[in-house]
Amino acid sequence: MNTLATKYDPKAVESKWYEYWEQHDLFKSVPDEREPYTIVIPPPNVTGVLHMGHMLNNTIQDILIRHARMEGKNALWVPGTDHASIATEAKVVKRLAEQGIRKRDLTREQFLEHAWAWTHEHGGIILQQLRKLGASCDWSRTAFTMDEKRSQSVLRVFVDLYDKGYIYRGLRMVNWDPKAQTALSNEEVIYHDEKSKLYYLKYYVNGLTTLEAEAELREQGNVIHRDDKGYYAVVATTRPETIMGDTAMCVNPKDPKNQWLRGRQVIVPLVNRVINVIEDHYVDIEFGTGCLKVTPAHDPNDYMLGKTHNLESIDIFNPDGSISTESPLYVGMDRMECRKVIAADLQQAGLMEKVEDYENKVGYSERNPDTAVEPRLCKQWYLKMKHFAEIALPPVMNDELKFFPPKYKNIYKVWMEGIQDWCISRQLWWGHRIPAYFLPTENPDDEVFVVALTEEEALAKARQIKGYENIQPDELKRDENALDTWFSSWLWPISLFDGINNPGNEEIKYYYPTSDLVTAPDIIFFWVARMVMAGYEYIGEMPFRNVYFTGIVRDKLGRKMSKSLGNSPDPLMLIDKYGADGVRMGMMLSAPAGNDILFDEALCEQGRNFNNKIWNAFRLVKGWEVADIEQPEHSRLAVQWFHAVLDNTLTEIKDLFSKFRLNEALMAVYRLFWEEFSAWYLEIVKPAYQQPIDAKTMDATLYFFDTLLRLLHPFMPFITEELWQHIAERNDGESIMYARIPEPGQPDTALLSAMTQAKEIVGGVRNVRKSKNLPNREELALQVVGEFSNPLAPIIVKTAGLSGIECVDTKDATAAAFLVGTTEFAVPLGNNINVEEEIAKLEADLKYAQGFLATVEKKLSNERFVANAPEAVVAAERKKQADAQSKIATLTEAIAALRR
RNA sequence: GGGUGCUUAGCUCAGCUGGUUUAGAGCGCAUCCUUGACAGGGAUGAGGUCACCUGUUCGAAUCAGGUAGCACCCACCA
Repeated sequence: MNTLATKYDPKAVESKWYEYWEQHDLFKSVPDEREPYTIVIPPPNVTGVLHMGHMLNNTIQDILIRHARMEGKNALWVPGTDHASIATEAKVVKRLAEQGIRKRDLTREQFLEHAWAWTHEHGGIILQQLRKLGASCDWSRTAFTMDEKRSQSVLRVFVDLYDKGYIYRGLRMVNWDPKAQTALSNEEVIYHDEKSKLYYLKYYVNGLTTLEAEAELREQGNVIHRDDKGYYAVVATTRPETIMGDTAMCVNPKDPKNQWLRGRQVIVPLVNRVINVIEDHYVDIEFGTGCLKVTPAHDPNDYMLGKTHNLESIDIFNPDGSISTESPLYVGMDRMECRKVIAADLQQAGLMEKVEDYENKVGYSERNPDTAVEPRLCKQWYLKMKHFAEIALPPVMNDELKFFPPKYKNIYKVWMEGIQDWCISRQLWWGHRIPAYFLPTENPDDEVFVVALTEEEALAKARQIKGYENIQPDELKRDENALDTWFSSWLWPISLFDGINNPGNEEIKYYYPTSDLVTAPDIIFFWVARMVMAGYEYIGEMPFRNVYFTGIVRDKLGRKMSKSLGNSPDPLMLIDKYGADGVRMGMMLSAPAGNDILFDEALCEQGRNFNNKIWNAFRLVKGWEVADIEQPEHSRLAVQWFHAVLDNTLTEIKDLFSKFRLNEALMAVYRLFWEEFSAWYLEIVKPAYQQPIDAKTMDATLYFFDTLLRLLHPFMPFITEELWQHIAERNDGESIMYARIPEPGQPDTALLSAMTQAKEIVGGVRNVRKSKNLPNREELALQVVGEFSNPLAPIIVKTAGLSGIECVDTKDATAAAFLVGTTEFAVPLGNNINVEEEIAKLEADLKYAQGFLATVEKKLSNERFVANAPEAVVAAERKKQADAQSKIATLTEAIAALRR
């Protein structure tokens, strides 16, 4: 009869429909009179490939977009990619190295040519992969953070912020990435606990052969070291390789252990440089020996000490982390190598007192995770952040701009309140080149520069500076540095609608503020916080109304997915295996809002199985022939009941969507389809084998199926589109994408509770059937002891396989009994009954009921409960008591009857 | 060193402002079911002293305080 395969095959279906959607421009949005619903994609790295984090993130965005579209909103999802300055440049450098080309041998222009070639070669692969997932982005708007419009926006904003006085150049200790050879922002440093060593080094006191009153000094608490070479101080350090940069030793003036060192000089081991012992309260008396070596060029704290005490600064590192010619020793050696070698040399020379195991935090470069960040003194461009924190904090705290889950509000607040200026310059070529132009000066340490959008403007500005009235274009030297990638990303919700270059244009007015932002929490500071800042600064309004933070995708053991662990499945392989709909569902089933998600491939299998269930339900319905026959009573009731269920679930789903509880919304639809629709509704209305169905029931069933497909579509776009074409009338170019999800009506709660009771009765009968090993096809009689009325009785008769329901005063002596509520039901079994078994079963029920009654009566016998609890609560307890008593009576009677 | 969040069936999680029969779901598990949508399926069922302690209350998984474990964020202690 059915020509359709018993298994759903997503492969052909998915590519067919994606093409159809694209061909008919169904993802496209232009401003109109409808309410807009906008999402801007967190732009993935242009040369990246899809990983599980993207899958999760983009599945969620697509669900939200499709849902909004089906609510009748003008839904726009803008796609794009990020130039990912440091990451992409690193990849290009690596590829060039493989070809034997060194970056430093290339000019900026040559390097950029290679970078663009790489971008064009690999760029956009990830956007193709998103299509496989079903992402309904308006591809005609695909943007790139370094395309013409976005670049213009970035430069304009830089110039504007400079003119407003927010951007400045500063000489600071920055976080330096020796591999990428660039400065980083604080946020780009990731700290890890590390097992390292604490080296205790001997710094001999210069020219001290005899210490006067040594005994007395010891008496006062001084810790004095001495060996055959003389007196020495002990300094504890984790970084012995920096001793070549030592220019002082520091003690706390209040430290009783080190009083004897005050005002003296010590000799740096191996280096033999004589340095002063300085005093500062900064030094922790408790740590190590209380003696601190001071290396102003290589530690932020030492830098501060150097400033206050006017110390010399010796920079012993080259930008790549090797030892520079400023050092008397180890020139050219890598810093990590040098640490090992110098430790051995110190040991050898008898200059090492001891070595201890130690655990400390070491900062690593976010983009070069194996490279420890080196503090380095250099001049960089900074953005003052105080003003931006002031405009971006309140709207989040007062929930104008909502975070889901809200726990991120606090994290956001703490960061904003302790905000530091943002280092925005990077010593990279791949990125937006800083629009600053330096003018020639007498002294190379002096800086005179102008900031301007174009060279012409720069020249004009330069000529207004006293002494440069006649400066020529070729005398202007543009800054070589690029901007931090996030300096372009923070404009994304604005720049996508060209709101910087073309303020107040129709698109920015219509689509901004965007509706929801879906992103991972690890970029809350990098990106989310800064977009809020830019939004208020440039549009005067929030960039998005809600931020939904996804969790981190982990494997089912809770480990982060990583290449080295090999626990990260390839998303495209998964799609190939389970279909995009199955994978989307697998992602969503494991993604409770805000928690990390433990991804298990078995969930994709569950998703695939669900597709199959939908497919086969469709096969069933499609196989029915409609005939001009009367609608059976059970079908009429089933239709009524399913309307009520639908109203109920629609309300629930609407609420869940508003709270971003998408996995619960999906579970609600899942159960609606599988339990209520397939297991109950279809089983009730299903005609007998090869019998036709009446038109009324068929129409209702198709309507229900249509509605269910609509509810499922945001989660599983492909299979729903495939089936919708058969279920609903439609013309070419139309799509379920634009079908409306119905507004929920008021559910008929009386009918719903009647069905709940009906299901329990049916369950009771089936239980009897199973325990007595009665065949499913054999019709059974059902007796009800006493009064019984349930409007859905015909449904009970059909689904329990009954010959009828009969009210009796006394049930058959040989019947298997069960209770639903306080009513006793019985299935007469003739000789089939095992009296002992029946009694045992009823006694178990009785015991439960008695236990329950005891708890209720305990409550009711508590005078204070009766006196203090609200009347309704007391009444409810009385009802429970009465019900339990009646149950006990029924059970006692039933057991007695069996015993007779 | 500070801060935030979490701890409920074997697993992953719901349980909103205390009272919805002595706590729910999905998966998994057990038992039974071969023709008639679907074994990627159907039916039935077993599984929990709500991390621990002490309070508040007539009443606590739910509120408060504390303990333990886990996770994350922040911080310049060598």
